[in-house]
Amino acid sequence: MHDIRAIRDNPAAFDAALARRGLPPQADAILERDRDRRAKIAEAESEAAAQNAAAREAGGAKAAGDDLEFNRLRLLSVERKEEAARLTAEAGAEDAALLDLLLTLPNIAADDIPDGPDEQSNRELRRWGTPRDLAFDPLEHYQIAAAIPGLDFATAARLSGTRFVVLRGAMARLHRALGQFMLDTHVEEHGLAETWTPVLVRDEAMVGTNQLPKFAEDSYRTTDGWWLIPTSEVTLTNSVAGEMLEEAALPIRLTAHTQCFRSEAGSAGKDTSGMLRQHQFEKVEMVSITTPEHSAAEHDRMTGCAEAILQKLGLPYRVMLLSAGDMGFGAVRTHDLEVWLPGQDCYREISSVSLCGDFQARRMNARYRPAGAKPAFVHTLNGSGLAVGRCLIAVLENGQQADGSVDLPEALRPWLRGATRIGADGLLR
RNA sequence: GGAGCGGUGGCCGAGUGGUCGAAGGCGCACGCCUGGAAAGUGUGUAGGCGGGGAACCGUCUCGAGGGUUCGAAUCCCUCUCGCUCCGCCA
Repeated sequence: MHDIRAIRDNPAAFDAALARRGLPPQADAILERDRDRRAKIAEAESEAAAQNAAAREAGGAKAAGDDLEFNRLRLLSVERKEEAARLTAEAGAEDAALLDLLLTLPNIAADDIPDGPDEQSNRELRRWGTPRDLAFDPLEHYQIAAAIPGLDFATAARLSGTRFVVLRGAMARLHRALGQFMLDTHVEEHGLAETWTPVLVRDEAMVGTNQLPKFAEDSYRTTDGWWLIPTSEVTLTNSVAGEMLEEAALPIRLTAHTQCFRSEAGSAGKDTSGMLRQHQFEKVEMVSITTPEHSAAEHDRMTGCAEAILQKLGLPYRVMLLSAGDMGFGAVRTHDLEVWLPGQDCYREISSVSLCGDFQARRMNARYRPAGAKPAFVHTLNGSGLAVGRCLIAVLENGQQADGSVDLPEALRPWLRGATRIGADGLLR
């Protein structure tokens, strides 16, 4: 959420920032609303002041035993109170209307973000690894002999419908190994604090990390009113909601391995084959809570943590700096990690690491106390480290052999009881 | 699901109708003391919103919302969250 004062101070800059996001100017409308709101507040407050004064004087008259004066002032106070209550309600409505509007506006892209409306304008920052030079036509993951017995889309469809999968045998085991490997690596090598969280949350949490109010249709809601988290960014980041943190406690670095649930409302017909895009998937998430001074460096650090996973797995990837138009709603700057998928002959997103500045902290009211200064909003960052299902796909496609078997990354051996490959029969070896 | 008890500032904790945004303690900041530190000691120290260059002023906030009252942290109602016991249960 934006600081209304920043918009007041420089409305033109605000509109220019919105334009980079592909949005029409809104500063005029916002500031008009802000003016109405402030006028109404001033009115309500002066009426409240008058009422308070009358009440005080009435109390004084009563204490002095002047019943006549007490009665006069008492009635005056009652009168004032009704008017004050009416004005206060109006001011509250103005306040709420402005808040509703501000909650639907995206964050502002950092200056160094490339302009552009979509992914065409993303900038490649670097590549790591070289795609294998294959002597055969690579298959997509669900076509590989070693994977086929373990990817049961038919049963999943019977249970739940499209965009679900049942994993069996080696696929289930490999999937579990990948999640554990990622979590252990972040905890033991990157110093993130292992966390386990609910996957059902209240409205407030979804507002804090900007799923609500604008993107309600992307998530699922239970009949009890809980939301299923689309990512543990929601629970990890909101774990500091409403807090006043000590500066010495920062940065807070968290990681969690959770189920994620997404309606994929806007992706009908996209990625319908295989398990690239599912309603329910696993992700190991990273979240950092930092001070404004350290957040930019933290962003690079977090990107590095995600890259380390791909490097350990030997999966070629590239790092993209997203353009202003392609970034998520809450981001100031986003790095996407795209892993090479030989079966699709392209790089596909496997991680997204975003710096959100104080955008979410304002929504959550998450602050810290800089030494000897007034409280300030923290900066929040989140990143996938990584999407487990997509990583499974990448391991399968990059490790596939001409005979239908799959060679597995060396790094996974400790989580696979020493297995190094999956035979064309679908069994771990 | 039933019963009971709670929610006060960065933290702990007093406060049952008036000058209470709130005693005391801790923490923190600054000063004194010290060669330096600790200890000791003095002073200060909630946040949001609105106005103001600032000093400061106003207003709101003692879980949330409503009510009673001239006046509510304090009384009443509703909700919410937490804790304890019982029941059920992976």
